[in-house]
Amino acid sequence: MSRVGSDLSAAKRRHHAAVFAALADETRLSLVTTLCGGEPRSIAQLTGGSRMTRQAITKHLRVLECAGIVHSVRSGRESRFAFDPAPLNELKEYLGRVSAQWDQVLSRLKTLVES
Amino acid sequence: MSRVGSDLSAAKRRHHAAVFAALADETRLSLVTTLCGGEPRSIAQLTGGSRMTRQAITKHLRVLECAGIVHSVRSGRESRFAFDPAPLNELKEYLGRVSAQWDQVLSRLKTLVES
DNA sequence: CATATGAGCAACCTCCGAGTTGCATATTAG
DNA sequence: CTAATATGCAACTCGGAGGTTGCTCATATG
Repeated sequence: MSRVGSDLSAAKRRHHAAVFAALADETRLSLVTTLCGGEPRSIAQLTGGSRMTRQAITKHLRVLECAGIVHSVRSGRESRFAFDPAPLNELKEYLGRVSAQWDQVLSRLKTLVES
Repeated sequence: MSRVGSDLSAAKRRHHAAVFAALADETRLSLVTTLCGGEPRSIAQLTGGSRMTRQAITKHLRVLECAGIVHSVRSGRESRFAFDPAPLNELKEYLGRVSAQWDQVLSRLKTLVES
């Protein structure tokens, strides 16, 4: 593997790790589930039904926003958060590439055994 | 949403969050890339080419193993780690469901606008 | 047997993530 | 104007993740 290629894939790895980290929390997964299935919602709305503080939910929303999974629009005195599918689609593609590579390994192994 | 259904999905969320957390690290993503593209490798082999200690790599491998992404087989004095695609496929399906739900929301919105 | 190699275990340190509380600010409602 | 609502900001605690060092154990190898 070339030096440049290594650096590029390292940068991609860093980015993917960041998005994975944003999803590595039960509360944030719950927020994603809520937001991907409906209209944009305010922080107060998203806090309702949770046992956590509004500030805790706010922090989680900022983490999701930094990862690009969600974006917020200020509307009057409330800021509404909406889902953005792009980062999750990137992750899905990444997981697909990993699976595909593994399938190639398996098929090569099968060929070796059969030969 | 029923109480039981809520608990079930909460348990699934917990599990998904755990697997996401296992992928939320650059070093572990690198290990996954290495292992999904080749034969099982020993800890010493996986440590070579990294600036980290063997114990650090060992800890990362244990994290991946707890998430089911990797499994180890002791062979003589070395333990070989191999890739397991099942957990990543679960994540891929999960991300697919989220995207599908979002697409439904968009199409409903479009219908409303057109009507 | 003696030695080198691969790995496990435990203690320790540092830093960040998650959550809380308290207060300040802006906007809507009456 | 005044009060209530929605949010932002800062400081603090607490626990766990990531990493290291040092030692021990097991297994090849000469």
